[in-house]
Amino acid sequence: MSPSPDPTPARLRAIPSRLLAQASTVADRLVGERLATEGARKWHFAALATLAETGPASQAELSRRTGIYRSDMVAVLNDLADTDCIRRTPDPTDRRRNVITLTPTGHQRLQRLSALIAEAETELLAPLTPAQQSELTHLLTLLATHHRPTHPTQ
Amino acid sequence: MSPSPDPTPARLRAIPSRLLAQASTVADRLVGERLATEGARKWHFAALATLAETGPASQAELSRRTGIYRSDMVAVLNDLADTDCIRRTPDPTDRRRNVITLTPTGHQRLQRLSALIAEAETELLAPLTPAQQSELTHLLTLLATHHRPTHPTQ
DNA sequence: CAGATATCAGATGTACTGACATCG
DNA sequence: CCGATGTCAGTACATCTGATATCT
Repeated sequence: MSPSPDPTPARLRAIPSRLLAQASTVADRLVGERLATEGARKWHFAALATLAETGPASQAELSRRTGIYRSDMVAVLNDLADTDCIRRTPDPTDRRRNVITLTPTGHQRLQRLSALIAEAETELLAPLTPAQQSELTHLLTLLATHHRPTHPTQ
Repeated sequence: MSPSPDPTPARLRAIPSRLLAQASTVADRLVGERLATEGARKWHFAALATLAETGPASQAELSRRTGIYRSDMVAVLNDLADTDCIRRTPDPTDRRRNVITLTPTGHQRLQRLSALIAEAETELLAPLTPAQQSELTHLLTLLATHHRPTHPTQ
């Protein structure tokens, strides 16, 4: 059985924006399927990882650091609070803010989600040699740093 | 004025699936904004380009070649037919099928959209050297060919 | 007063599913 | 009967846009 040929015309196949969309879709699926086994989404992981790395922060801070919109961050933090992964406490120095802190439960959950993400990334990059994997990461980083996310006022 | 630092934590920033999503979003924006000046979307371009390269085809064929779902292809072809870019004629050898053919108008439109896409790709890849650009395309192609799009029955 | 914060309500768009009549 | 085709209706999800009350 010959592995059915790619029906996509050559000129379409070579377009970088299409390749990026395709790779991104695959990556999202691999990550999403694994996180779903724990009832989590990538934003939950992003918020937990950010809290673990840069410490307690306000919701607006978390929003900037993760890239998720302020308005959507609310629901993510609601989920994480419901499962006792984070705590929302009012900031005594600025009564507009909540200070979000990672609980021990949240830290454990982060460990599990990290493992799932790592699995997904491994499967995603499996077709590449280790050298190619870091080269790809490098090139994508160059693109990401030069094209700044059009972060409006939100 | 120092160009405000990236607020994203390092560990998050290095995750390939996140980098892919970010790059893909940027690329989609660059392409989408330009196509919008002609009232077009990327699927219109994909359908036109496929017709130009592989000749007349049924809607299901186009669907497979472009990656767009059968159900969504209908609207795309409606748009293209309304602007006289394609023609739908019944296939005499198989009365289920429509044969989609590119009109001269459609060919001209493809030329314009191609130029817009090329502009967008140039801007997208501007941060990379020519060698890096082809390397990136190569690596993404490897990912795309090994992770086959989970094309269910549709 | 301008600006930031947390929150909520909803618009938009895209990927995707399911069903249906028609036909091979 | 099974499977493909063109079409339509509708779901699920993510991105994104206000607007509002509260606070600096």
